[in-house]
Amino acid sequence: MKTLLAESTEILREAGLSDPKLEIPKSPEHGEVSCTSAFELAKRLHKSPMEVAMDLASKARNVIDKRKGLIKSVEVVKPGFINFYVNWPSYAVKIIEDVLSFAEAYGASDTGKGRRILIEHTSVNPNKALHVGHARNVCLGSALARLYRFAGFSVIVTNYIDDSGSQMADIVLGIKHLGYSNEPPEGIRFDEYCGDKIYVEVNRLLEQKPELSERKRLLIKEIEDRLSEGFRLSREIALRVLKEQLKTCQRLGASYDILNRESDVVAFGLWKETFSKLKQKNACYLATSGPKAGCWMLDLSGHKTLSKEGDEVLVKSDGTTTYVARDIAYAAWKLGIIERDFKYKPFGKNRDQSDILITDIDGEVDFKIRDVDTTIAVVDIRQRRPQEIVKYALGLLGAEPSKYVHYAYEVVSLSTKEAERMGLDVSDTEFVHMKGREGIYVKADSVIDSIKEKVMSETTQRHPDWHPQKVESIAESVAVGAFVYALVKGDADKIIVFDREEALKIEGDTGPYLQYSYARACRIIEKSPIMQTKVKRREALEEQEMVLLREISLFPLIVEESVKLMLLKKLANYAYGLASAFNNFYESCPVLTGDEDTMNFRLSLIKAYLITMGNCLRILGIPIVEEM
RNA sequence: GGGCCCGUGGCGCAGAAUGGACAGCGCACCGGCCUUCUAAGUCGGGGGUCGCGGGUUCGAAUCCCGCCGGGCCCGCCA
Repeated sequence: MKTLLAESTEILREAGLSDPKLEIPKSPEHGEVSCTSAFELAKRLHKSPMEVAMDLASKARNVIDKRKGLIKSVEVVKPGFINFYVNWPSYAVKIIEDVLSFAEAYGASDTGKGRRILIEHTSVNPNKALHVGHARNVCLGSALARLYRFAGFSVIVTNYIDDSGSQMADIVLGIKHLGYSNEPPEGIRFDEYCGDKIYVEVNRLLEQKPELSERKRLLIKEIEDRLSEGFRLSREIALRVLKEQLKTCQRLGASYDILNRESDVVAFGLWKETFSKLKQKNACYLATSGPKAGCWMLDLSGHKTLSKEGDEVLVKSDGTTTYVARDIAYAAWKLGIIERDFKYKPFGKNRDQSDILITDIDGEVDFKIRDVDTTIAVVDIRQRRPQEIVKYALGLLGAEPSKYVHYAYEVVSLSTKEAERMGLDVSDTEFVHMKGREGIYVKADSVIDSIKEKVMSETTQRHPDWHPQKVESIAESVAVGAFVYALVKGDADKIIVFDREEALKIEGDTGPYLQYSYARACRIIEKSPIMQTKVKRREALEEQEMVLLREISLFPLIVEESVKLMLLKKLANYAYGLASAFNNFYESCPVLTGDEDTMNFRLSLIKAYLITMGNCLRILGIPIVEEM
């Protein structure tokens, strides 16, 4: 397709149009490439669009005859479209040869060559198991990382561990003072135990017994002291929870380079340096009167909208830092505008056996992230304001604010039905927001497990001869595929209303639809005789073959657009269209029963499809299965 | 009060960056297609004032203004 666009541009240039406006027609009857420049030109030339188009087309026709490229003809249609038609037999061979030669690199580019990008995602408080909203973050973030790598960027993935907040104090309070065991009951994961039981129950107690709040307040203070028992305990809990959380994340296909603990932002002096730089630049001041007396404030007066809401507290009157303050220091570190750095210890391994490091004051490992061009923070949309403050503060520190990108996405909430299933009283609302401390949420793993169970029974029915282990392993992949696709296919700006019944669907516009089309293609290849290496030319292509080829040829453009607009849904929607094109082809174009030439052509087309879909699925994080 | 987001057939969505050729898809509903490469598929049918009202334009779901409905954010919390 890129070749075609380039060729059309050249043709029109030679025909006298300096900057042709091209588009890819929605309907194939309008050709492969279409030019709409006649409409604009008509105005300037005081002619009708049709006249202009006719004129351009006849000039273009001469050029086409001379150059004998892939484009074979031009037609002018109705109001003034100039449509280009292609020599399909040659074009088909060109597309397939292209894909086969690039293979796993088909669609990849060097757009990001030499550019470093740091992506922060997941960042779930280390006191609970991931719910479906967190899963949305993980899926978007990790897909973004893979997409950028595919586009040639050097990508570092980090996960920000907020281990210094009041939500940690709740768990410590439970274990240290309220008699909760530090071992979960048999069969319950530690992150679930903390989040589902201790966190929820402690918060219920805090509601009922106000005297506990004082205890909690003291505990928060204690945890800030790195020599205290409270600190030690909170750190131990956070680590154990984190270990469990990352199992879920890895199940979703995520991997990480570094885990940055919020408490270490202060411990390593990142805040101290950032604070003095802010003072240097006169970006903050000490409030001496009013309700914020005694606090160090970030001066927001220069910001068009934030200034309306007053300045932001960085250091509280008791000398401790706010969350935003630590986030600013962390962001300043990301962009390399402060000198201080973390040290790390090994934490564990990713699925590909690469190392995951975690910040540690006693650590000896260095991990330099210097010269990052862009940082992307995948953080839900409710944090837009604090994220904007961070960005603005970076500007005050002399950094280029556009290098700090807040990748915002809407939350996942629960359908009324789902809420009712949880025993909540819901009336006249269409959805209910999840609330961790109230126990109103649905865990990611439990959803994947439910889908898996359903897929297992489906698979067993279809393949009674399969070994249970094989069924299980494929069901896992299909379940993850269904879940991941559901979270990345939609607009990030739209709330996902979660409903378990909906989530269990594996037909229609779902992840398994993509996986299924891939598996069917694999079956044909598997049953085929050894194919020739040279792509067989085919003179009369079926409509379904052209549609599939057209989709395949679009992939590099889709990747490019997805990168530019940071839109994963673009890629996900494309994948669906691609699968659909294949299924249509599959239905109407028999491969193994045809004559040899047809079979050879179609086999290479299927290979090209597998490569394209495979690349697509890998970026999205949908597991590839060769049979299902 | 200030700022941001969403509103497309019964339900869930795509199309919106760069305005174009009859507004697509899935679910649900009705009716076909497995002695032929996996029917988790496929074909056909019914079902739409693209929230409402203006404006710009040869042309608006898409751009601009206003309104309505729903959601989020505005803490010495994180």
